[in-house]
Amino acid sequence: MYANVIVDIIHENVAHTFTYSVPPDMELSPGQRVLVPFGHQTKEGYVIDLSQETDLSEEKIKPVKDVLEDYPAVLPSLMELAKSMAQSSHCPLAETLRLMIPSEMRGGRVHVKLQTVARLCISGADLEEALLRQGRSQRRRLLLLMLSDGDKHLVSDLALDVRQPLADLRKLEEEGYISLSREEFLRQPGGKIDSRRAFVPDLTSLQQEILEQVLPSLSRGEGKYLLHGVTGSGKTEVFIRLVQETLKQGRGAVILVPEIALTPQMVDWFRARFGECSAVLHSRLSAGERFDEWRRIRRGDAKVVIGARSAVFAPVEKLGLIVIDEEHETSYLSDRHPRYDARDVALSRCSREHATLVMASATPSVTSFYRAKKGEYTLLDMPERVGNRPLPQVQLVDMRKELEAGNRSIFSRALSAAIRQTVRQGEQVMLLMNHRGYYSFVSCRACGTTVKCPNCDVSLTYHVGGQNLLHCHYCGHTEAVPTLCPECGSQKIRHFGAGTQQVEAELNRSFPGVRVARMDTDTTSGKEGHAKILESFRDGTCNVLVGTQMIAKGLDFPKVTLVGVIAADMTLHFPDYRARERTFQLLTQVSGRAGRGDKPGEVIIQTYRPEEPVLLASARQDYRGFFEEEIERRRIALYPPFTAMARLLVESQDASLAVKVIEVLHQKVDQLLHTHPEYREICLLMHEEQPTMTMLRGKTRYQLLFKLIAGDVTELFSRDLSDMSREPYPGADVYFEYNPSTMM
DNA sequence: AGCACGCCGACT
DNA sequence: GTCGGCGTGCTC
Repeated sequence: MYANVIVDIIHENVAHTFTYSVPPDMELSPGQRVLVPFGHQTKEGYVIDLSQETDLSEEKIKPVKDVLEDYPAVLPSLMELAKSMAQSSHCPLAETLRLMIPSEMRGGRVHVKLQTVARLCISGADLEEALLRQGRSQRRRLLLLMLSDGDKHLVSDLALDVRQPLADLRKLEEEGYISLSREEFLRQPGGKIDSRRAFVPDLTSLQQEILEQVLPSLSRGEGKYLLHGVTGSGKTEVFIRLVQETLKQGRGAVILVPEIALTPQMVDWFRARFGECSAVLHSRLSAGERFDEWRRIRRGDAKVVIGARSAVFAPVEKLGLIVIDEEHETSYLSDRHPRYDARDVALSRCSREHATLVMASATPSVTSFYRAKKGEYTLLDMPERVGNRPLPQVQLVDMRKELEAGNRSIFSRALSAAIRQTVRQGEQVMLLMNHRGYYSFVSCRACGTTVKCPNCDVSLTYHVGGQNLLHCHYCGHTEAVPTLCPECGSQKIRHFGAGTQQVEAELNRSFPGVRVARMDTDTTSGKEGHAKILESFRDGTCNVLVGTQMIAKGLDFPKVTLVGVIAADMTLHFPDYRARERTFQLLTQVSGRAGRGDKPGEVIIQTYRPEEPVLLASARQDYRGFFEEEIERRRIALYPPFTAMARLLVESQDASLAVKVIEVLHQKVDQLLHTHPEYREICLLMHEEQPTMTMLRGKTRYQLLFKLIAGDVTELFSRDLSDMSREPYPGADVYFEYNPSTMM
C-alpha cells in the first residue's frame, strides 16, 4: 500500500505529492497527517490519497514514519476546498492545507494533554455518610463538598483551594467515594456557561417573515441570501433561530463575525444560547485554547462555531449553515498568504457541502448587493428597527459657509454648540477624525472641489513634506499643485493637514471643562493602551473621545448622544475606488453609535462637499440611493464588480532598486500583452508613466495596477502575472495580488 | 525549505 | 596546495 503525501513545505519545487510505502501495521486515510522522511530530515505531511501501485522504482520509496493523529485532521470536504483554493490562487497545496488546521498543531507545539480528573461516585445519603466518616480530616470533607455537584473536576483546579489534594483524593478513591482518571481535558475559554443570560425574545412579525423565507431552503441544503437590515433591526435573533433549526436537523453551523465584534460579552451571550455545543475561534485565544476548541468541533462535540475570518475553515462535518455578519467588513479579506476572501470561501464551501449561506449587513458591499440584484443571492430586507426606535438625526454641515462667515476653527458653529450642550448635560461626545499621516489630498475650501486623476476617477495624493506635486496612486499620473482652484478660481486650495492631535488641542483650548481622551495609532502603543483609553471614557473620567475610525466600530457607550465627524472629506477623497463606499459604511456605522441608550442621538457631519450624493444618501440613511449612484459610477469607470482589480507590487529597502524592478516588470507585462493579443481584450493596464512611489514600514513601494475583465483568458493572464511575481528579484520583494483589500 | 554537491578566489 | 564562497539541483 502506498500513500501520496503533500510535504508541509511551502515551495514550488516540492508542491507535488511524494509517494511513501505504508507499513503493514499502519492504517491511513486521506486527510491524515503523518511524519515522513524527506531528504535528510523528517517532515510533517498530509495524506492526499492511497493507492496499491506506483510508477516509482522500489528503492526510491521510503516508508511513512508515523501518524500524527489517529483521525484525519483535514476533512474530505475541506481537502477538496484546499485543492480548489490552491488552484485558483496559484499557490502550493501545502499552503492552503495549513488553513485547515490550527497553526499550533503544526510542529508539535501543542499536544493532547492528559490530566487527572476527579468525580464523585455516590450521592444523597451515601454522600452524607461519607462526609461523616471523614472524622478529623477537614481536607477530605472539603474535597467531597467541592465534588458534590457530580461534575468532573480537574485535580489541578481542586488544588487551588486544597493544597496537595492528590493523597486525600487517592484515599477517597480507595474508599469508593470518588473515581480518579487520566483524561483528555478540553479547556473551555471563558469558563462556565452563564445560563441566566439565555433570554429568548419573541420574534417580531418581520423576523418571523424572514425566517419563513429561509427555512425551506435550509432543510433542502441550499440557498444564498443577502440580508439587508438596518442597525438594530434584530438580525442576530434571526441568525440564532436559523442555527437552532440547523441543529434540529442534526447539522452544524458557522457564524462569522469581524474580529472586533468577538468581544467577551458577545461570546458569553452566544454561549448562553448554545451552551456546550458551541465553540469560539478568534485570535485572542491562547494556543492551547484554540487547539481545544478546534478538537471539540472536529470530534463533533461542538456543532455551532462562532469565529472570525479563519473560522470559515472550521472542521464541521455535516455543515448546514454559514452566516456572515457585517458582510461588508474588510476583515473578511485575508492580508497574509494565502490571500482569500472568507465570503468567497463560504460561498464555495456551502455549494460543495449543500449548506445555506446567509450574509448580512446594514450597508452591504457594493459587489454583494450587485450580485443579489442580479439574482446570484436572494435579497432579504429588514428596513425597520425593533420596537420602532428612531434612527439618529443626521445633519450635514457646510464648512465652506463657516469659512465665509469668518470661522477658521476645526469646529463648525453647529458642532461647537452641540459639544457644549452635550457636555453640560453630563452626556458624552465622540469625534471622528480620519487622517492618513504622510499622505493627504488637496481641496478647495471655497467650493469643496478636490483634484482628481483624469484617468482613474480617484483623488490625487499630496505627499506631506515632498515636492509640491500631486500623484495618482493608481496610474502614476503626476501634476503640480494648482495655485487657483480649477473649479471656482479661489486661492483657498490647499492640502488637508489636521490630525487627531490638533482636534485634541483645539478642544482643550476652546472648551474649558472638557476632558479629552484620544485614541489613534500613536496613543494606543502596547496592548494596554487601547483598553486604558476606552476605560477612561467608559467610566466618565473623560467626556469627549477623539479618534480615527478605530473608534467607529463595535463600541457601545450608552452615554454618547453626540457623534461628530470632523471632515467627511477625509474618507471621501481617500485615493481608492471604494472611497465612497467606505464613507457610506463609516457614516452609517458612526451614526449607529449615537443614542444607543434611551435618548435619541445626534450626528453632525462636517464637510466641504455637502452636495456629494454619498453624503446626502448617508444623512438620509438611504442605502439604495447610495447604491444606485455608486454602481453607475463603477460601470462607467470599469471598476469592480464590472472588473476585477489586480496588482504587481514591488517592495524594497533600496529605493533605486525598487524603480529598476518595477521597470523590468512593466516591460515584461508589455511583452506579455504583445505576444498574447488575446490578453489585451481583458486587461486594462492602469499605468501611464512612472508609477507612484509610496513608503510603507520604511520600504519603498511601486505598483502596477490592472483592471481585468472576466473572459476566457482572464485566469491564464493572472496566472502569468502571478508567475512573474515569483521569479527572483534579489533585494526586492514582488507580490501579485488579486482584488487587493488596499491600494496603498 | 534545507542540505549536499560542485566549481572558482585568498590564506597557513 | 587547502578552506570556504554560495549557485544549482534534489528530496518519494
